[in-house]
Amino acid sequence: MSTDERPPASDLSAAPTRERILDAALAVFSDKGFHATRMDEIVDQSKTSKGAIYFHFPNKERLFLALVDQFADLLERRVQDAIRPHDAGMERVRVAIETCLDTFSKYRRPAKILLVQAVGLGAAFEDKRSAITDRFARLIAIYLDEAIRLGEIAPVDVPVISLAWMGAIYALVIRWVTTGEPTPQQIVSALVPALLHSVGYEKASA
Amino acid sequence: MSTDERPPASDLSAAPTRERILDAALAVFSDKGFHATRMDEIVDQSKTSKGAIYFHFPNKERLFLALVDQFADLLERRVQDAIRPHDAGMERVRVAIETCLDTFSKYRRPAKILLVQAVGLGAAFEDKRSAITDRFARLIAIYLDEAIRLGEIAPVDVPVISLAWMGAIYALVIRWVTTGEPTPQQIVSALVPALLHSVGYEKASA
DNA sequence: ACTGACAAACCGACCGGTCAGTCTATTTTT
DNA sequence: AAAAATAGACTGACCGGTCGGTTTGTCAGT
Repeated sequence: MSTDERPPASDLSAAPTRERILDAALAVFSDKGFHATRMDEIVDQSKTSKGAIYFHFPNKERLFLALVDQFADLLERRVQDAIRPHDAGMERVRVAIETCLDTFSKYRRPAKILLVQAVGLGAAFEDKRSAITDRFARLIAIYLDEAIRLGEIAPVDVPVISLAWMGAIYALVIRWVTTGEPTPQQIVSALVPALLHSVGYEKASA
Repeated sequence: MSTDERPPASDLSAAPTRERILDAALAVFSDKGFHATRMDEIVDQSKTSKGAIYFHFPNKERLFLALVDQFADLLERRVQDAIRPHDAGMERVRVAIETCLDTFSKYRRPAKILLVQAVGLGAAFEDKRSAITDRFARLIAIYLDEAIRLGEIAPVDVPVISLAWMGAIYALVIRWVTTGEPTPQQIVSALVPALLHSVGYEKASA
């Protein structure tokens, strides 16, 4: 009530504590991985304190997962938004892949956390990770099924193909995130046609 | 020198200590991952002792890497052996993929260590991992290049494609290793044709 | 009697997490 | 409107369990 105004103040250094923590955690976790990251490093980098972190997050694991969730939500939102204006079928499949790659390339560090640092951390993490991968695999599966129904492509083993696609995308992104080597540009122009070809869709690229 | 004879004695329980240690380490590491594995668990499982382990391996990391190396060597050997009798070109590509999948399916736990538990452990491990992946990606790349030269398929971005294939294979194997869900049978019959199609090779399966 | 192969008790650095307390903002009391 | 009380956000010294790794000891084989 009264004159309540809150401009979100989206700058870097004078941000609200919670943001600063997430920001620092993103940097350190993505760089060193979960286990090699010391909470004290996040304290230093965020210019806050141990207490502040444990005030906002119950423990190290949850802080890490908060980052994963944050990015997964962003990714899903972007893909959904990008797909909406397009017609059902292979066009949507193509847009989904491209948006996925585009998002990874625009959010390098979150991508690294999701694709690299969150692997092999045990059941709790793996569940979340596979849930995220599944969401996208299933998203692709839906439109792939649609394309089959529309006769744009011949029937294929959709669950296997969609998972394979995720794997292919991940592998390239991981490589890029780690070494910077095949540019997102290159990846898209080589991978998208290949994926579409893999299910017998011939209208690929220029 | 002298009468040196070493029958490998490949049974389970009364095996030489070093084997027992590797065996136990394989079981525990593949199940719990690197960090969650306690050296004492390996001691128990192997029915040896802390001293025995540190007599044969300098530290936890090296013990883990010994398992990775062991499997990487096995994998490479099997693929090379399988390829040899076949003609150059796409036939070799196909055999390489099939052998790779077959080996993963026959060595579930080593596969899990290589593909899951060795990820996100920092530079030292990641180097080894990417080196192994690269060996196979390059192996595929060689025969893919050959197939292009022979005119069996049209030119493609070979480094990207071979990495994408590895990613696709890995993703499926990881899923199977983790959940047991798409059977190796299913994987091969759906994935191999898809991969071959992805580069425009039309002679796929029956 | 010496060495290699192993057993197992022991050590101590490390690091997530805690907690008593401070500082500022807001509300309540007088 | 000043003082007092309450609450929320944050600080940082400190604790204590854990777990790789070390050390000392044993014993068979030569």
